[in-house]
Amino acid sequence: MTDLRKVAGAFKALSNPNRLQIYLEILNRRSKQVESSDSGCSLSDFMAHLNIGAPTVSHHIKELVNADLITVERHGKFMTCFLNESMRDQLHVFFDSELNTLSDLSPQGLTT
Amino acid sequence: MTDLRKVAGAFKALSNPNRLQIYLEILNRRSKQVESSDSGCSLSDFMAHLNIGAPTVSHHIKELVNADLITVERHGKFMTCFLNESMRDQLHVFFDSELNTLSDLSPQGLTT
DNA sequence: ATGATGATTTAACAAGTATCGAACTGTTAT
DNA sequence: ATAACAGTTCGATACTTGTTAAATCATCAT
Repeated sequence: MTDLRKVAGAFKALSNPNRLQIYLEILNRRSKQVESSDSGCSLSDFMAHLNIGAPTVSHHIKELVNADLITVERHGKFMTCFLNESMRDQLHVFFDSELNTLSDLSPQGLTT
Repeated sequence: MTDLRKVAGAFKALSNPNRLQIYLEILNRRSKQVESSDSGCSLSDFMAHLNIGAPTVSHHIKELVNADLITVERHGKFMTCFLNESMRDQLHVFFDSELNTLSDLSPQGLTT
């Protein structure tokens, strides 16, 4: 019972290259509870890979959170981003080849 | 070997509610070679469901084509839109829960 | 040929977006 | 308490986008 507005919002969030890259870095590091050398999921980690300033990264993270694609935890000075697996599942279902009808997707469609 | 720029472009195309709806109508009618009463996949068919003018619909269709999400055939006065199943598959793979690493996605990432 | 109809192009505009620098908040370390 | 650091908020600005009305193109029927 996927909500179409939510799906559209997720696509909007992922349509920006920098935001997509942030999403992919979070995806890339999920369920790897490694305390190791490689970069983590804080704002400064993303900034290091992305030729844009901290305010912009902060803004992008907020948009990913608003689109329910990720969640954020604050731990002292730092933040950590986590993937929202349930949203990822919904998007996976959206592109399932079995899925054939609008009604499979949502009871109310895109109505505001 | 999914190309990230292509994926980002597809998300951009699907991020607009009206465009998403057009995509869904095309999806909804694929492999239903019904000559029946229900609406088809021409510009005017979409327009009938969408409170926007023909120029806008035309523009949206062009964007869906540019994003490789659909294809278009002209038959006399009319056009017909078809789903690009291969692109749909790529997007399905993108959200596959098995997919864990950036390198699974693309060899070159988002580099312009 | 003429008219009607489906679709496209063009120019314009309002609204939204990505980005930045500067100022600010909060936390850790000295 | 003060400095340093991670992140946020605020304006401002350049750019993109969704939409429209008007004009145009293309095809079919008469």
